[in-house]
Amino acid sequence: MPGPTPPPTDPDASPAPTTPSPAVACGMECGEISHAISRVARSHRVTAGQLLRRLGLYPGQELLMMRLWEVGPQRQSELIKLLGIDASTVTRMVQRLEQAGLVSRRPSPDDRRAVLVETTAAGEALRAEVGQVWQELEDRTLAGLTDDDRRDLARLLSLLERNLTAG
Amino acid sequence: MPGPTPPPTDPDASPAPTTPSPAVACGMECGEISHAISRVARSHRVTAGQLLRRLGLYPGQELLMMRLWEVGPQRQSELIKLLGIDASTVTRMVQRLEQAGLVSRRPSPDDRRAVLVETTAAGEALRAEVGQVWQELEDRTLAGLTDDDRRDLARLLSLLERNLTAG
DNA sequence: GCCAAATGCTTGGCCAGCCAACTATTCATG
DNA sequence: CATGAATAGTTGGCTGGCCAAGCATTTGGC
Repeated sequence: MPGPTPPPTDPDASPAPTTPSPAVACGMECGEISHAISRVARSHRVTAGQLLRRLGLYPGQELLMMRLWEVGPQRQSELIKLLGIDASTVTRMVQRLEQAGLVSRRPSPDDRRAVLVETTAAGEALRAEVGQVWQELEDRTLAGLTDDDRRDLARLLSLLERNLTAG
Repeated sequence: MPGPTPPPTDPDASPAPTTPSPAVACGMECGEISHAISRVARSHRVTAGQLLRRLGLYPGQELLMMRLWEVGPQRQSELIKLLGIDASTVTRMVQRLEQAGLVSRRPSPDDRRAVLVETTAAGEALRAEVGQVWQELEDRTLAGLTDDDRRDLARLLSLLERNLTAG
């Protein structure tokens, strides 16, 4: 019986769907929204990756470049705060972007511990294309949503972000 | 002048914030929601990772386990469809879960290409704890949201998912 | 019955991202 | 002024996740 039968454990599992599961008490379906977040996030990243591939970028790198375009040369510690990712991730991402010729690094004159990261001419040349890719990504993501939907979504996402970064 | 000054390129950048940027035309702020999705997704995954760590799981693995608990022994190709992730990812994830003693693999009697994956007793023992972790994650994520908010969010996320998996 | 096409899975290679441990520099405090 | 604490960055090690290439098996078409 290797078919898609439910697991034979829990022999007292009643087939009535209205009865709450005895193992875990869940409001509707357990972790429904967390599941949806996982799936949407992965699809979103994959879509970004497909669009960025033609520019020679990997998903995640465009976020760093966009920050540099937005705020100008920055020390890595500032990028870490702005992007909210781990220091070691930034170190290696900057190393790869430097190797690709898109950013350059130089020691900070004020603080001999710090490294300043700035875009090169080649990096600057990607700015418009990345903007188009990002716009295309946003368009695909939000296709069919009304302006009200978009406002709601932005509001709800910012609530989630606050919740999840509080701890 | 290594301060956080804006980049000196684009000398015609007017300081009026109401004027659309000449480089890229964006509705409100460029890719606002895509940025929010990225940030929320990362925080969500990090939070899941912190909660799962005490169970010896890495984020992503719990999704595979939950599917197995839900639908019973499955061939990998079915898990690939259910989880929507790459075949190679499932292969290696199952390898690691097997090494951790949480799942076992055996060849399918019907199809000599296929591999059946099922949970072990040790894997089954994690079921309740993973359910609690997932519930805690959902609670933290949705803290402060009304029931209406949650319904809206679920609806909007499912729209995004449809949009992003269409291509 | 045979051979090409489709399916199921694996491996190699790459990247983002995390944690832990470490070095070098700066800062604060007595 | 000296010493410990905080900060900046790096490296090692591990995972999830992707793509591309490859192998074994099954299936469809002739």
